[in-house]
Amino acid sequence: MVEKSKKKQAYRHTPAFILLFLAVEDLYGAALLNTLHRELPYYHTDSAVIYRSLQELEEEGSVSSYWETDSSGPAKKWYKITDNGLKRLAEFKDDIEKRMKNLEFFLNSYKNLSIN
Amino acid sequence: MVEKSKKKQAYRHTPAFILLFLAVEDLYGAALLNTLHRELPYYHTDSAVIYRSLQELEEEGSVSSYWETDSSGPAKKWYKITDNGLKRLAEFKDDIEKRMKNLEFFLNSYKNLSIN
DNA sequence: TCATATATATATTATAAACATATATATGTA
DNA sequence: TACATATATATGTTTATAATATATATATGA
Repeated sequence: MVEKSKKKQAYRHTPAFILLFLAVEDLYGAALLNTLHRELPYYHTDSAVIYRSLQELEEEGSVSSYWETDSSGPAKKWYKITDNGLKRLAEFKDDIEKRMKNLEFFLNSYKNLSIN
Repeated sequence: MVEKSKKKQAYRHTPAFILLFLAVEDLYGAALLNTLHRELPYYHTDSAVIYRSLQELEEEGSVSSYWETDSSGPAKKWYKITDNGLKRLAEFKDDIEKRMKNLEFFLNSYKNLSIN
């Protein structure tokens, strides 16, 4: 059988959530991690994923960064979303809507199983 | 900062969808693939993932299998969900509900962004 | 001075899926 | 009979994403 051509889907959308929060306000890595933990208690991520994702987003031009060195403690690297980042965010939104449909299908089907 | 202990989450839930369809009726690999394509047009998967997932599910005891050799064409390996598979399916359901909450949060937040 | 909190970063491993290909059985047809 | 085609199962390799572990550095307060 000839299988249809497929377009890859993102899995866990870490960069999608990063861009979402950066669309509201500039944040630095550690603050972003706190925000993720506060707003998404079920989304288990850690600092390594955040910092690496931020680097990748900067390489592709979806975010820009600037250092804050005059505050107390170690320097903070603040990130700002770019126009390209807003486009990426919209693409993630489309992907997430599709994913939602699949998961809704699962939950509806599960609910209707005769085993319950 | 001390990061909370985390419990891993599944990503794309291929085995969850396999178990869901097997909870309705016995299926063989190729039929399962057709069902996935028909019911979940946005879920791009391929035969390799299906056959490999079925093997893993059988190894862990979530499904059992039997051959049908008397029909036309190549032999079909039918799969049947086990009691253990039903338990796994319930666990996937809990995981998927959590995932849905995260994606709902994303879509709600995106809708409320001032950029729109 | 030394523990602690904060912040960024990277190396390594594990997990999940995608991509490519191989093997085999029937059926229709040239 | 030979050969193309559809169907079905299977596996080797690569890519994508996240998890785990650890390293480095800056302040602050006891």
